[in-house]
Amino acid sequence: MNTRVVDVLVPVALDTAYSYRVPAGLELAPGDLVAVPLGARETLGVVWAENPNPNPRLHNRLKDIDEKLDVPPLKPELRQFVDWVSGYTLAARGMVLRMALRMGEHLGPARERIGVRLAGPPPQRMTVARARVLALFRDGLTRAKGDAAREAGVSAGVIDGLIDEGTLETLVLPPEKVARTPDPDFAKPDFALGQLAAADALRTTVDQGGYSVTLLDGVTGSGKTEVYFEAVAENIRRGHQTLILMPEIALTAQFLDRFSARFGVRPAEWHSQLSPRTRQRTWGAVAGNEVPVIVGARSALFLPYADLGLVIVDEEHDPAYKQEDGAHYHARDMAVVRGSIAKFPVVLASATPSVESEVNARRGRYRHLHLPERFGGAHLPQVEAIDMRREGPPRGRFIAPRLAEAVQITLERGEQALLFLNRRGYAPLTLCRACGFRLQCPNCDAWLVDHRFRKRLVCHHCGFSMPPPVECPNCHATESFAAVGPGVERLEQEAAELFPQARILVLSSDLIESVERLRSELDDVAQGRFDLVIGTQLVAKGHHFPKLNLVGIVDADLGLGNGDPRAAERTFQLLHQVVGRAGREEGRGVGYLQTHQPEHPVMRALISGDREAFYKNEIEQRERTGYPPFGRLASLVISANERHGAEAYGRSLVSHAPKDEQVRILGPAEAPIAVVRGRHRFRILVKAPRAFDLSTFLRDWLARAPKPKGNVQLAVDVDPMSFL
DNA sequence: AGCACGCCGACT
DNA sequence: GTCGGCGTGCTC
Repeated sequence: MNTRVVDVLVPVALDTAYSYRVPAGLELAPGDLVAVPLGARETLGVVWAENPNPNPRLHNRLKDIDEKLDVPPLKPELRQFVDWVSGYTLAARGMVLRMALRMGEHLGPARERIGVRLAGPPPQRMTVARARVLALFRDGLTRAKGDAAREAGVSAGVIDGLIDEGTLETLVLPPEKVARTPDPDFAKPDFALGQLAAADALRTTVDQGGYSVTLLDGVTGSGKTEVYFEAVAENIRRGHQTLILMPEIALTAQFLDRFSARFGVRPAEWHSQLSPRTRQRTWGAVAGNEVPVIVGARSALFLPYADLGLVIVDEEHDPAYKQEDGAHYHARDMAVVRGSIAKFPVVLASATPSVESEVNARRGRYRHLHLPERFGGAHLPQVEAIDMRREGPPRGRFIAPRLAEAVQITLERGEQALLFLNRRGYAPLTLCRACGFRLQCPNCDAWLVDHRFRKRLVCHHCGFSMPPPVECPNCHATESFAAVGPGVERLEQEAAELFPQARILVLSSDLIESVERLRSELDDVAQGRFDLVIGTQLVAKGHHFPKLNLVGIVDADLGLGNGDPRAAERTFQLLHQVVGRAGREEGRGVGYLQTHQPEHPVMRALISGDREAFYKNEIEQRERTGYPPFGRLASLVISANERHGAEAYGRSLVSHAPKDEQVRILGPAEAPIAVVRGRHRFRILVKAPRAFDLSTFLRDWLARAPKPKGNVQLAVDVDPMSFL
């Protein structure tokens, strides 16, 4: 009799599923999680397909499946999603599966929670502590042991004593629920007219079900979140699961509060900082349909939902959605794919949609919902340019007189001001005045950034740091170093001199000790305990500061000049978001842009408040140059320990490229940051028309080209977002 | 991704 | 003489 054989995909860097024999008596179906032997070890795997005629070359080398795991099987839609993502991004299928199985595999059984409750007569010897415990338990409730001790204000020993006496008894508590069920009708919001229409439209979309993509487009303060909460509420009523994707989950405490204000409970969370135990429980609860709503970072897209019915992508334009290490994928795009595979609606929300989504909406591929106004009568800030060529600050200073004056007036009125500079540290470059030597990272092609708070010079690419040297390593001059350019720390120094009476707070990711600390600092700002905030892009995220009325962008040109095709879009989105921090409640806010190019389309759009002008110009330009979304890009980054090795492999790759009229292959060219962590990098850029199947082209190409050897590595990025 | 195998340098 | 560095290749 023939033994049954199935193909099992294992979460390792393999693209093909391996065949295993099914032992007699083992019930198996595609999607089941199994333990299989792989080489010298045993690993987790997923039955991917039935294999009626296994490869004869493997005849007697087939191994048996060890066991089937007691976990819900992966649904066909998730398996199809894994195949699709792998096919599109060229990441090994096993590595994509790995993302779906990141659930704390190798943990023992969960620790039992022990509860106690009243069971017998009072103890022989009564004490004050024991009396307190008895008083607590008079209600007849069962409590976790630790909770009981804490609530009664006694030590755990007192509880144990009462258990020994037979007054209390122990029992095993059911594991704590990952999430309670949100109440879709807990707190219905009061909507203005424009919001009501959008909320209704979303409710209908969810009610009808099926695949659709909606771009929900509304400026900061327009009540976007509350509007898409109505879609979530409808999806809860219909009994399906909802995923709300966030760009950076660790910083969204305010969002979780808003969620519980609307739905009465906190949602479940999914992000990289979960403890292994929580991760495992959440994974299981999502698969077991016990989690109605989950708020997660991009990796939450790969969870094994029992019944996913809606995905919201909040701040869909945010670059953090692009995963750049390991598998390269864009969570917003993959959310749309997941929706189309499993046939449910996807909502993309943003105040400054990505050009990709904007074009899709304009061409009718996505539905477009507009929330044009600020809620509660607040106005968008008025934005002015400060032309640094004409009215810049004196040498060595970075705040122009007109901005300083505006800040001064704001502070005198008892309002808050924000100075935005997207640069950490004190100064981005330190050079020797005597010989011109620049302090550079030994591992990277980058300057060392002076961090004075930490008293170190730091490389922002590899993390290298050193104390500031006493003398110039080149000419041995002492006290010859000059800081060039500003970082937020230097800005603070200048602000402290200009506004000696102001209470100043610097917010920068490298100064953050913990999420709680950041949260309390943001709260301090909201409560008015600081007058002037100086921050990096950390302050751009959705925190609400009611007394903030002035925003000064210290270097509006910072993100523009680097040759990145998305530089204009990113700068517009970031600056729009930052300027939008001003004046959300009382009076009209003001924004100042310090720029050397006030005529630049990005600056003009920000100043006139004309978003449309920006999109029109940017879309025209992309269309003319064939950049996304009017053409497709892929980047191949080659890295090696020696420059020559990287370049030689790059050339060899290009020489093996298939001939295709529609494809342009540029490079290999040295990457803009040529050396990172001691690795020399070259880049090949592939350009193709919009409808071209770039993934297949790349796969054919790599199949016929030589494999990278030795320390040479190749990373493929389809639809790259970063060009460094 | 892991893990073993294999081939060259400093140590119990 | 062995321990261990990490380059190479394989895993049904």
